[in-house]
Amino acid sequence: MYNHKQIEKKWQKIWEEHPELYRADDKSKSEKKYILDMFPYPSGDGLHTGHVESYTATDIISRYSRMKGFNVLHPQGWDAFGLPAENYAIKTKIHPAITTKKAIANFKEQMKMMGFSYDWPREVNSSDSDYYKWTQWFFLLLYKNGLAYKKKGKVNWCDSCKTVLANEQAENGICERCKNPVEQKDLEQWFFKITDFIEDNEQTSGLLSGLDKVDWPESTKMAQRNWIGKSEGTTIKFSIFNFQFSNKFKNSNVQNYIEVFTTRVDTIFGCTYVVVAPEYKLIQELKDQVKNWLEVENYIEKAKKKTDLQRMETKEKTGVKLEGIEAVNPFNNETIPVFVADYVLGHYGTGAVMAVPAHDERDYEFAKKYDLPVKEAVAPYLKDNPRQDKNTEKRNVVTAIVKNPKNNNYLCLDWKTTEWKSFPAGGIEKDDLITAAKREIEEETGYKNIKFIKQIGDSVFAEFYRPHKDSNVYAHFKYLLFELENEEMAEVSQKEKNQHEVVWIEENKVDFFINVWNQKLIWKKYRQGGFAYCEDGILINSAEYNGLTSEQARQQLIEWLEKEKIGQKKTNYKLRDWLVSRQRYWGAPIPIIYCDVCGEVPVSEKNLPVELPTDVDFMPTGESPLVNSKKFQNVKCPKCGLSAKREADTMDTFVCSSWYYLRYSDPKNKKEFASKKKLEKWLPVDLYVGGAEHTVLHLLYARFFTKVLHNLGYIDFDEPFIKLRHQGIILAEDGRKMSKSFGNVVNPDDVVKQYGADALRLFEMFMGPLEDAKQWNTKGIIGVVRFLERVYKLISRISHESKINKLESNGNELNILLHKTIKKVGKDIEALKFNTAISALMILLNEMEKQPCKPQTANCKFFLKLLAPFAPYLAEELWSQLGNKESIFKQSWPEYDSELIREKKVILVVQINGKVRDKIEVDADISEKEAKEVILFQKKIQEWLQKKEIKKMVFVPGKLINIVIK
RNA sequence: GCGGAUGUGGCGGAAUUGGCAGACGCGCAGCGUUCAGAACGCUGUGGACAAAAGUCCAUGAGAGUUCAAAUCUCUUCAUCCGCACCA
Repeated sequence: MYNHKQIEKKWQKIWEEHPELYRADDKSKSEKKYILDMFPYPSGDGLHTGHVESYTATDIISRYSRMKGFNVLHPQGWDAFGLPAENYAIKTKIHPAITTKKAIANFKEQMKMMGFSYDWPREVNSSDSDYYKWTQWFFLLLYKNGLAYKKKGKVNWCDSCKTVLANEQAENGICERCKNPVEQKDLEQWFFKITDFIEDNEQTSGLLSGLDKVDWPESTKMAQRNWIGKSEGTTIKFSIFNFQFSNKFKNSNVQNYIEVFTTRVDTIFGCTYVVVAPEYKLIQELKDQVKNWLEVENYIEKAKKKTDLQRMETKEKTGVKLEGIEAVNPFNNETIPVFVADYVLGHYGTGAVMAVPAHDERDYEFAKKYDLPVKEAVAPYLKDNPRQDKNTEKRNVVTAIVKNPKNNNYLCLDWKTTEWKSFPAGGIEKDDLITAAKREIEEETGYKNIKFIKQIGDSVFAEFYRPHKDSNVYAHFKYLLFELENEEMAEVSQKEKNQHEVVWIEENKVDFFINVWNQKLIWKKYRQGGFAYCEDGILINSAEYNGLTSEQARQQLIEWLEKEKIGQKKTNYKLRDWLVSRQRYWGAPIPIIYCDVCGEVPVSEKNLPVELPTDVDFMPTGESPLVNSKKFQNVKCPKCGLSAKREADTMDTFVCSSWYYLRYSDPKNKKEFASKKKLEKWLPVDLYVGGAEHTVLHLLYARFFTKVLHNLGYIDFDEPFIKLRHQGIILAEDGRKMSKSFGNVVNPDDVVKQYGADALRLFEMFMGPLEDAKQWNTKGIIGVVRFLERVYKLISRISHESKINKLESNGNELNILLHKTIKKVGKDIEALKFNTAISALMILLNEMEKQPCKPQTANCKFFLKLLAPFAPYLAEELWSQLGNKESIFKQSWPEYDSELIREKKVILVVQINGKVRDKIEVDADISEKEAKEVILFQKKIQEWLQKKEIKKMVFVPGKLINIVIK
């Protein structure tokens, strides 16, 4: 009987004694493959099912690649510094070094239990001084190259964690760790200049364009691009009316303009006011001119007090007009009012915007509230609409036929005049109306095949485009119902309304209703009176720029601005520099010393590491805990020798995890973070697998580090992870997230105890594609358990029964299937499609069991090799039962015989009008002519073809033939 | 709101250069084995009609392109994820 406990225990021990099985060979000449898991944070809870999923995936690929002859680097380590460990320590009053050590031991134990083939001698631990020495070294490297700097400014402060946070860790104004709202504090902090690497430089591809050359999930690339938030636009100076550009002020220190940033200069003629953020410095300068200064000051004070969260909570736009101040639109010299409002962000762009209520929803809302004019400047232009499809020209007419339920009259929309005609009940049929309308339209326009695209109950609708009355702009109407005269609208059930987004329009407003792909939004705004279309179009009401497309207009407008020196092209980014200081204990100390005389002095490289003291009270106070250690803090200045103080903040843990993948190539190196030779040998990472929660933070930071090192000549690649995949989340059986509070956590230990590690590995891989979210199903595991048991039964039978294999002869068909499976499993592993690889193995096993005679040992050996990456324990055990002395993982992956698996005979599918009517076996390479002859003699086909005229026959070699009949 | 992804039997999921929809597994049903159960083995298993052969319907919904659509295009709905007053 298959005893997983015994087998797994046995091989765990043997593998432990032979670490060379999984060793990455620094000297080997074979092609390298670096397969990496995101190193885990060792929590006290141990491995969870998600870890098992991604680690099994990389383990399968590692084992497979080794058998394929690659020199595989598959290491593991510990992201040991960080807030969770420290918070746990605070709670339990046990030092984080102790709890972390314990957790690591537990993790390692569990990983060995799962049979993961890590190269343990390369293990790294980010909280070891051997490791963080180099984290500090990187800090100094950045510092020396002007990429680490200290700056006072508004930073995110979490009062619960008592530390500052990076923007990335304080999304939506909430602390990523403890979910408390984040405050803004003015503090002096260390930053890394990540913004220097957004765009390409001479040596290195930027964070943006680098994404184009890596094989990553599209969603992850998008998230990064989004986070970087590049937008190209222009700045424009709006002179202040009271300070109109004049020689008098040219040399004055007072700024006499408001500079705004916009991506839509083309809408400038629709600009009816200007808004500045409360933080906008110029306001203070204008103090004397603003008549309602008290009110303005009051508003600014209030806005400053709000946290980001509060700002977002109140969706209603508020603001105050700066009385006595007016700005001038440089294009038409109109004077427009200036507001201060907190819907404009101080830290983005120039902190001021030109407001175009007709084309910007936020401006529109504000304009409505404060009763400001709405002026359109852009009308939609059909030709420029990227979503226009190739049939648009044929469909530029609409009509609607609607039944009035009260009197059963039909209303027919005259497509030319958009007037409604009423047809009395019974006098005419709906179908006749449709036909008549179609004919009329066809005759008038010359367009054939007018199609009515929608029918709801008795109402019929079509699409059309017709010229706007003031311009050549085409409007697109869709699913329209017109309300007219006293005829009541045809009744459309609520459900249908929801389904089809029926838009109700009054006839006399039709001409205002220009365009629209998203008519719901636009129409609502029209009802309120003025908001229009926001995408690119053609300019209207824009003086000499009328008629230009947005694209052309932007170009010309910017040219003019640059010529007049009142504006220029500009690119803005949302990404800001990376704030790395943390007022916490459990992290790598920042290697800087402050001297009263020399100021900021970096610790010299030879004095690294700056050891984290162990005798510190780590309870958070808001001040860095390291301040408490006099021994740590009081030092001599490296420059002048006078007494000085160490920086007491530690580094963000993401700094530690930004370079760990480099260290694995040379983990014991005392002189460098890794030798150039070894970096060249092993990096970049060929496959990186880990959770999707790291799409922005870790992956962006790691890329930044790589780019810095590349730029400074340390490494020869500028993207660290060539191929990246995320494992999908495994949900609990109840469909919710696994969580201690729900009590629905599946513990891998329990599953292994009951079914074995092989079963758990196999099951998690069989559940579905690696990247999909999956729901745990306890019943499902029985399927793979049965599979393993049947494998054991089948193969152990050979070794236990007689050794006479002479008479055994498995059919050629089985042999073909075996070779097909070799091909399929290999291909699937490479494509990370483990679920279908396993199913191929199941199919092969089913066939082997069906054979009348005992399976051939040779076939079993093939089978075991294919199974080995998935279920290493069972495969190794049966392999040795077959009398093999050397580990199965030292064997090479079987080759398939491509001649053998070439199909000689195929089932040709015979379709008639696209429906399968017959299948016949023919030679794989049958010619079209032969095939046609053969199938026409088939009885079934003849029956189908009786007296019918064959219009056409389509032949797909080796697959199918489709007969088209009348 | 913007961006991304997904939608196929009772369930997990196969099939993506357009070419037999539902591989493999779970579950369920019947039979065998058994004193009985468990386990195991065999058979069946998308829906409708039919004794059967078979026919028709079916990949969230609606249209389109095509000899042929789960797959391509458009529209629409739902769910999940990311970003979100970024001008």
